[in-house]
Amino acid sequence: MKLASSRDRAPGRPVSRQVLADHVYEELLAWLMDGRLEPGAAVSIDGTARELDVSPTPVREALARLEHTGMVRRVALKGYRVAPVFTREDFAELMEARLAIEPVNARLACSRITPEGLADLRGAVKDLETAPRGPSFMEFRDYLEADERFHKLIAEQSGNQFMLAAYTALGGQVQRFRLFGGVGITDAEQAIAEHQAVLEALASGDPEQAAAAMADHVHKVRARAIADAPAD
Amino acid sequence: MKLASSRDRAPGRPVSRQVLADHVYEELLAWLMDGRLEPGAAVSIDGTARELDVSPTPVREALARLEHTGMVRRVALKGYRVAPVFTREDFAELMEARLAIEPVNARLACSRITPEGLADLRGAVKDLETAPRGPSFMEFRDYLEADERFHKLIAEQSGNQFMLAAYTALGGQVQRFRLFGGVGITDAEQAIAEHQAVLEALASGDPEQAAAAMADHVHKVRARAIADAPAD
DNA sequence: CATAGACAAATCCTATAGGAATGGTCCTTG
DNA sequence: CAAGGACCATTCCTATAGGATTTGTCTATG
Repeated sequence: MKLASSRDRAPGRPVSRQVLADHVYEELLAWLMDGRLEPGAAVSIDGTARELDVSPTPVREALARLEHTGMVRRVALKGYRVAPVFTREDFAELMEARLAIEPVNARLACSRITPEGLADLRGAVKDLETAPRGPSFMEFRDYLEADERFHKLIAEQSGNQFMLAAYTALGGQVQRFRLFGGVGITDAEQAIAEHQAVLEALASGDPEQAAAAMADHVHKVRARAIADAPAD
Repeated sequence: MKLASSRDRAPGRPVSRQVLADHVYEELLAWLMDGRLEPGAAVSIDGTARELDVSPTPVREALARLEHTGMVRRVALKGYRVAPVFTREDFAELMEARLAIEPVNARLACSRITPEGLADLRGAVKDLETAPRGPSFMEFRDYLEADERFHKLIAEQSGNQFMLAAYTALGGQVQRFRLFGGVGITDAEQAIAEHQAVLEALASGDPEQAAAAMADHVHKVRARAIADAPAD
């Protein structure tokens, strides 16, 4: 694979305000979300550099950033590995944390939401409805992306940079939730209905109702996942 | 300044499982917390490398990690700068986020706290009582360190890795709170009493009481800071 | 005097090279 | 056959060098 370097761009074109490390970061993130990098797999710095046809330096910088998201772990002098699969306990902890953070985001967002913000949320829900939901990951990738986007939009529109940071600290982990047991999407209809309920609560302008709708959604996601999860 | 390199260690000594980038990270963090790097100041990669007598490569990796904590910001092709000072709005947002997260941490920690954990917390409160509280930053550095340690211990003992991650996402920012207006420590007696109240609630074993004590503490910190803050 | 352009220094960004550590394999030895 | 040590390939880690970009200054011009 060959990433676009800032060196070989046409002289007249506007300067790409992105450096190679940013491209590498995005590419690795895509690999992680695509499942191309499986949990526990080693991520070689030199190997990735060869794969992407760049030098190890930007790869090293990109991995240093990824480490802080929890998607990869680093052991000094041994390299980076993709974070291991979720256990049942990990999942329970994640849902506990989401319950603490996301309803607050919904409440804050409700009192300052703009028509544009509502439109974005509606778009995310619409994408959720129309996204294909096949059995393999590539087939419900768009579904998960729309789901993640919905929740992130609410965090952004809370207007609180720290709540967004707190959500983001979970957000990278939320992606890994798909690995929990490897179950597919079996609850799409119910999840979509819950998202619509959150959306309507936000549109209604009642902060407490928005918080309650979000809490209800997270509660039900947890309950369904526990029911679906394979036994240990 | 000369950092200890893995190269010039005695052959017999146990291997230092830390690489240069880790030392640079710790050193930069100390600079930030010491106030040696002021908000808005540029952090030159090459300059820092010369200062620490290392090559720019580990400095680059350390800064990439620091960026994710919010302590420094990066602009492509322009370098890193220390994050700007807190505004009144930033502070209000931070307290809002702490109110969402820290009482939950206290509640979770309460139901699973160990005697060792309680002892650690008692130690932090004791350090808080005995720390000097002079007007300049160096003189109340230990006080702030003990304060931060108390809250971080509770986050750790929540037993929830994601709540800890969420708190940490704020934690780096909490340090910057000291820059808010540059006011010194004027509320030590009250703050210590509130910490003791949280400690006693945790020791009592009543999760809701622990959450309430923590919420009360954060509320009062906010109220006092707003009262102390200089006018815009 | 104000403004635009050119030059120079500092800095960032990437590539390359080599030392150092790790992990696995093979061989030797009890 | 099992256990321990040596060797080698792979990979990480750091230093160095040079191209690319930004920024400040200086000069010339309207």
